[in-house]
Order: sequence, then structure tokens, then C-alpha cells
Amino acid sequence: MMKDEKKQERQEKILVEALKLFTEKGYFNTSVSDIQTASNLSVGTLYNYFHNKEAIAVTLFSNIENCLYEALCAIEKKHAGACDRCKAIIRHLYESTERNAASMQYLFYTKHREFMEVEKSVFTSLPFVKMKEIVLQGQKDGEFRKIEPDVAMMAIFGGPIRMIYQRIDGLLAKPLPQYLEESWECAWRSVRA
Amino acid sequence: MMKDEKKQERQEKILVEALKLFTEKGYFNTSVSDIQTASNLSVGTLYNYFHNKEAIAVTLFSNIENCLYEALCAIEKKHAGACDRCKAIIRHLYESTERNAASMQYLFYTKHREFMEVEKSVFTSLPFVKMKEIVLQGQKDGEFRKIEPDVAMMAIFGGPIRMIYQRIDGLLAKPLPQYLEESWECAWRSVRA
DNA sequence: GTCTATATGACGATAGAC
DNA sequence: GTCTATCGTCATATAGAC
Repeated sequence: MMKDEKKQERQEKILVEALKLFTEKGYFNTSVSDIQTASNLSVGTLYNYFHNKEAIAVTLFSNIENCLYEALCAIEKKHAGACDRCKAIIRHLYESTERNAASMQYLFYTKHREFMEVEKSVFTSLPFVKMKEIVLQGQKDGEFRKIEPDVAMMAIFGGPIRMIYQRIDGLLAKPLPQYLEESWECAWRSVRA
Repeated sequence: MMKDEKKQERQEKILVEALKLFTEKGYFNTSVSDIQTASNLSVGTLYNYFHNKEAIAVTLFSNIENCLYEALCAIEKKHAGACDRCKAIIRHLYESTERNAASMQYLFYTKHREFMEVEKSVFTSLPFVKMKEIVLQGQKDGEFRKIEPDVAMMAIFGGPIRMIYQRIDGLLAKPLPQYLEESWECAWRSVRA
């Protein structure tokens, strides 16, 4: 029996290569054979690790989602007010995009519904529920204007998320963190009480 | 020889059905056979109207893009300041989404790069260039704060565009125009001089 | 567990009769 | 111009040897 460590490592390799391919060429333009080749494994072995192509996509999504969710929980703990929390979240998203564009691209930029049974939309997933909670709390505490919560949510994060899309598409000259102050100021002005 | 009118009508039918299928199931989950069946045509006939599946997608994109571009030009003519223009644009986008969700979904929500040779991103296409022009003019005229133009652009339109995504995903209870005033107020507060 | 070889089926696109 | 029938290709997934 193979050591668990080695097994883990191989699974990780598959996920990394799949993520790279999915974000570069898209899910449907990536064949199982592509993933297998990039991972230096045979087809049979790949199917030993994942039940099918969709399972790879689902695992990837779930991993990235959980990772972001934990980061958001840490931010929530570290900062007190909704204002500080939201800014920290945007900073985290910007920095994550620079550090690991593929993950962010896969999370935000992919129409998961087209190939995964799950998910209504990324925006119903755990991290975004948490973000909404923070915004609602901010309204309750009088930090944010008491407008329609969906509008407030999108006023704060809509701009920064769009910045992330633009960066991923190669349409922004500078790294995202360099836009942080200005784009946060805009978000803040739009909803502060 | 068939009357041009009838020919036009059939081509239109193909485009309408293709748009419906592409937005419901996605481009890759839609087969040429699906389009052909929905259009009440044979495969052969369909290939007589379009060179291949991609050509249908390209024509669709181009039609919707032009239609939006013309609407933006009309708005530009009708309104004087950048502020009024931007609000009118957002109103137009909101109303279009309610009237014809599929078109807006196809324009905004589709990763065209994955199946079309063209386009870096929707955001480099004509309508969005026009939007950026309007924002730049607004900064020049002192209506908008003189921050990084990309940030200003996304501060204004990022929130509303995200609202459109949410509506398309069925995550907003009310029709978009009912959020217009509040979401415009947010956008405006974020960038006004 | 890992490999190679292959079954199965779908899809895009064409050929050729009418 | 329109149809039916079909071809070639390729992708997913499995079988079975090692």
C-alpha cells in the first residue's frame, strides 16, 4: 500500500494542473487526457483518484471556497467594525488575486452551473454569505446606511470584484493592491452612514 | 429563389433559439442538433445559414453588442453631463435585463473567449469603451472625482453590473428598476467630485 | 495502484438526393 | 435551398494485464 503522503501529493498535483488548465482553456476545452498528461499520470491512475472530470472540478471549487471562507472568518475575528472588516476583505481578495490568480479566477469567473450539479451561484456560497452577514451587521450598528441590503452589498463589493475581473483579463496595468486605497474609498463613500 | 424576407426570418429564428439555449444550458452543453431541433430546421439547412456553431455565437454577440452601443450613443446625445448619462446607462441596462434577460446574460455573463476567436473581454468591446469615454469626460469636466479612471469606472458601474448578475441568477426579489434609485445613489456618492 | 488498450457514444460537419 | 443519411473525430470512461 502506498504511503498516504505520496497519495496526497499526487492528488494535489492533479488539482493544481487541472486548475491551471481550467482557467487557461476553460473546463470544456480541457480533456481528461490533458489533465492526465500535465500530471504525468496515466488515465487509469487519474480515474483512481477522481471518479470523473466533474469530481475534479467540484473538489477544486470546494477547496478554494473553504480556504476563502476561513480567511474571512479570521478577518472577522481580527477586526471589530464592519468598515474595517470590509476593507480587510477587499485587501485579502486583491492580494489573493495577485498571489494566486488561478484560484480567484476559478472561484469568481467560472460558470460552475454549466458543469457542476451544485451551486446556484458563487454568491450563495459560504464566503459570500459571510460577507453579507458583515454588511448587515454594519447596517445594524449604524456604520452603513440603511438601504436595501443587496444594494449595499453590491455597492461595497461590486466595484472591487469588477476590478478583480479586469485584472484577470489583463486590463489593469498595476497590481490590484495599488488600487486598494482608492477603490476602498469609493466603496466606503457609497455606503457610509 | 426564396424571398429575402423569409430567409431573414429563419436566420432570426435560429439566432433566437440559439440565444435561448446558450443562456439556459451554456454554449458547450448546446449541440448543433439542439439548435436545429428548436428552430424546426434540418441540420443541412442550418449549415446553409451559418458556417458553423461558432459563427452563430459570433453573430449573436455582435448583434447584441451593436444594439447596446447604439443605445449608449442615443443616451449620450440625449443627456448632457456625465452624471445624467451614467444614470441613464444604468437605467437602460436594468430595463434591458428585465425585458430581455437572455441578451444581457449572453453579453455579460458568458466567457466568450472560450469559444470565440475574438474579444479579449466584453469590457474591451465598443459599448464599454463608450462608457469609459463618458466617465473620462466626467472627470475632465469636474463632475467626477479625479481618481484613477479604471477605479472610477468600476466604482460607478461595478455595483450595478453585479446587481444584474444577481438578478440573472435569481438572487434578487424585485425587478432591477426598483433598485435603480438606491444603487445609483451609491454609485454617485462614490465618485462625485 | 498503476499502466495500456479499447469500448462506447456524441458531436460537428459534409455528401448527395431531391 | 432543403432534406436525410452518414462520416470522421475525439472525449469520457472502463477492462484487464501487471
